[in-house]
Amino acid sequence: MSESAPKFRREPAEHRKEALIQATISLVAERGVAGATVREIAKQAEVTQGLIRHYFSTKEELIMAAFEHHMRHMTNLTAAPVAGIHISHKARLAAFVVTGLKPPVATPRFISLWAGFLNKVRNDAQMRVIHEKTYYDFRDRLEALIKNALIEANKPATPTQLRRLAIACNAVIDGLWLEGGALPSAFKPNELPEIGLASVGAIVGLDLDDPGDLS
Amino acid sequence: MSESAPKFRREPAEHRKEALIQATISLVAERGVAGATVREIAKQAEVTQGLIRHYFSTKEELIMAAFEHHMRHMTNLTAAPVAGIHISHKARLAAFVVTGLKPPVATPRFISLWAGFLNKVRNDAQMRVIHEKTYYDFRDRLEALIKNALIEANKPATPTQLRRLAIACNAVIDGLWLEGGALPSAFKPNELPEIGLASVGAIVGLDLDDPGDLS
DNA sequence: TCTATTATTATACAAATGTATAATTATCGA
DNA sequence: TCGATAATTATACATTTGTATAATAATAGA
Repeated sequence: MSESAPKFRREPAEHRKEALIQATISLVAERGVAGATVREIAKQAEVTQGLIRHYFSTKEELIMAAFEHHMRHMTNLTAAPVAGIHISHKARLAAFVVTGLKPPVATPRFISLWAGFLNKVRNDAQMRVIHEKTYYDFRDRLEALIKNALIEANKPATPTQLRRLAIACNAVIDGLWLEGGALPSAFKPNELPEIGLASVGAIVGLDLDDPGDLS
Repeated sequence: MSESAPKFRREPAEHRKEALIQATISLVAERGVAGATVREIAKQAEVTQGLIRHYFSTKEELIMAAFEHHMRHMTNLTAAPVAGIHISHKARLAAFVVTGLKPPVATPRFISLWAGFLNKVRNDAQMRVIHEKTYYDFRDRLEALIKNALIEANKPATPTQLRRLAIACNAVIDGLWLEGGALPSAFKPNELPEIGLASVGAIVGLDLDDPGDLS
């Protein structure tokens, strides 16, 4: 018995940061911002609380990192399925809408996370920057999809029109996402994606239910 | 100098409750849920902190009362302008949309409040009940407006269609409200109400920009 | 193998928070 | 005018919180 089990392991810095960020996200989602204390975060990440300060000089810094991480994750979840594959632009737009209104994006968990973080956006300039960036990124992607779908249908729109269509469609998606996540019991399965397709279709003037021409 | 100035005044219970609720709302709006501590609430309401427990047996009870109060207030703000007055049903629907997308409803303050409270909805059954009630109340009013406007235009819809239209229009309004309140700088003056009218109009199949027939 | 580095744990601390209880005092009715 | 009631203040207390510092030990490199 000359050798005793090591009391801890040194992990690569990025692993630990990632674990702490994931723990933070998990706690904000499940117990709200108030539940995300340094001690609970450390417990969830399976480290002692002192280690947090080794990687993040303050708790706010960790919260911000988690916010940024989650927002990027969410945009990727929605945008990824429509990138790369070779389908019509209309089908791309439809896929984008549907993806944002199904799990895992449209879930109580994501709503909680978003509401928890948003609460801090008001009083923190850096949080506001992240929020702003995420918003424009999402809306710009949507605008590009709409633009291409309209050109494809031989109904091109002016920049001003496109801007307004993107704002409106973004609102429909956000609103349905919110309703579904905040009160899941109020909707039937698949109802939200269906309503999303019909509404975005009505706004931009395309029939998104029609699968259309797959190239 | 036999008489000294009274050290405090006894107020009617409802006044004090109202003051405490208003103080809570104000703090949640401006400093987030974390800023709404019993001491700050008491200071804002100009009482000492012990008094809070005299009217609310726990802090959660006060928060809930504030949530309910604010939600009722918000629904009233949106619904009141369209009640009573004698205009066409289409104009009523249009007014409802516009009111929800202008100050004081569509403001950063209201978004902060809403996000702050929503954060507690996830883990508190009573908060969930209030949220649910408010949501259905708002959506039902909207559905009634849509129904009447469609009948008026000789385009009656089935209950299933109406339900979906109400969900979709509610989403547009909520989404635009959210976008505008969370990032006011991203929109031009009046842009949100205009987009709201155009989008809701496109979804239900009515031209809401047209003032229509005033009865 | 040994040493320096630093990741990690362990402990401490002051401030803030919700709640509880005791002490005052404004105010109403007799 | 005076005593009873309860609205209000004053004080206390145990917990929790974020942060800071000291102690330990895993691990890479010489």
